[in-house]
Amino acid sequence: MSSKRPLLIAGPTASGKSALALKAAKAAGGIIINADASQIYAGWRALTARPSAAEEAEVPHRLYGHVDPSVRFSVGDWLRDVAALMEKATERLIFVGGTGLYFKALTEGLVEIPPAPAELRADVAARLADLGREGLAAELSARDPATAAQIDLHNHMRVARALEVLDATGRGLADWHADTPPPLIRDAERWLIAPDRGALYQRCDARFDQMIADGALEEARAMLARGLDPMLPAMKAVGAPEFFAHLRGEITLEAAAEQAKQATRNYAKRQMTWMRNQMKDWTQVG
RNA sequence: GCCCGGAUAGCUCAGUUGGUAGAGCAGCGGAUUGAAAAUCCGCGUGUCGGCAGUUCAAAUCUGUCUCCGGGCA
Repeated sequence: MSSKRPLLIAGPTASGKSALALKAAKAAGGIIINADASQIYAGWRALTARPSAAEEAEVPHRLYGHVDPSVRFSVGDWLRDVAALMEKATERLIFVGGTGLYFKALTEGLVEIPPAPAELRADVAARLADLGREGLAAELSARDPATAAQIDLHNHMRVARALEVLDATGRGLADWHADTPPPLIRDAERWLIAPDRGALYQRCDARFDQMIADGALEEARAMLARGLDPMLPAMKAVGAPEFFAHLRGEITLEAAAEQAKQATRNYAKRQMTWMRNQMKDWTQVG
């Protein structure tokens, strides 16, 4: 187990996190651990702006591209992978990424909740399609008022999740959350990159063109050829749906690029909102 | 030159029989406990192209001018 104080680096997409992490690792040693939900998946490198193979070879990189895109990976899966890594690692740990929820689970803890079987999840999904969002929310309110009071009932993903947990374990989500254990990491150096909005948007646009030059479209072609469920998280990476639409002949590459850039900017804004409000005590760098 | 369409929020457009305007997207703010690069919530005063007229009242009717499409010459 590593005895050195970990370093956490967060920042919106295209802010230069990966380069900063690499620099920090080379300067003071350590292994870099991915905290970015899409870079987890194999098959996405250019599209998710994951470090190049050469960069990943310079310093140990972990939890990058280690999950097959057919897998519905989750924060819990990520945290378990992190826990396993921490047991063995003796080097300093450097976490980099833009997924706020991952950092939250890492530093605030997450309860172990037994996974809901696929059939059960499919059943909840069917009920959602059947009853609609309001209908499903009404079901949750009736069966688990404590959880219903805590979550946004307009958000069907949260409602569905709450119902899945209830069906799978017979226990409400709010009840489970009350048993959240201490976090994996309590003390750490925390760096937050908070770039100027306008400049970041410009970088997002420029970087997308670079992604295409780096082969993102080819990655999308290979991914599409696998015929996976489009609702899978790996298939929802920013830019992927747009490229898929182009590959299916629905829109031009120019239109796909334009839409993907827009989606990237929207995503960057959401990340900045999270970071500004949830990472107030982090040290601003860059 | 003539005829027909357009001209309304940053963009695309709605605006019933005249009662000073509203959607989507963008933008901005916010939420965020196993799909989180996901999902969801909130925020809409803009010379209704200009000018003149009819009317108690015009984005809405009339005239005229400007610009943009298309057609005829």
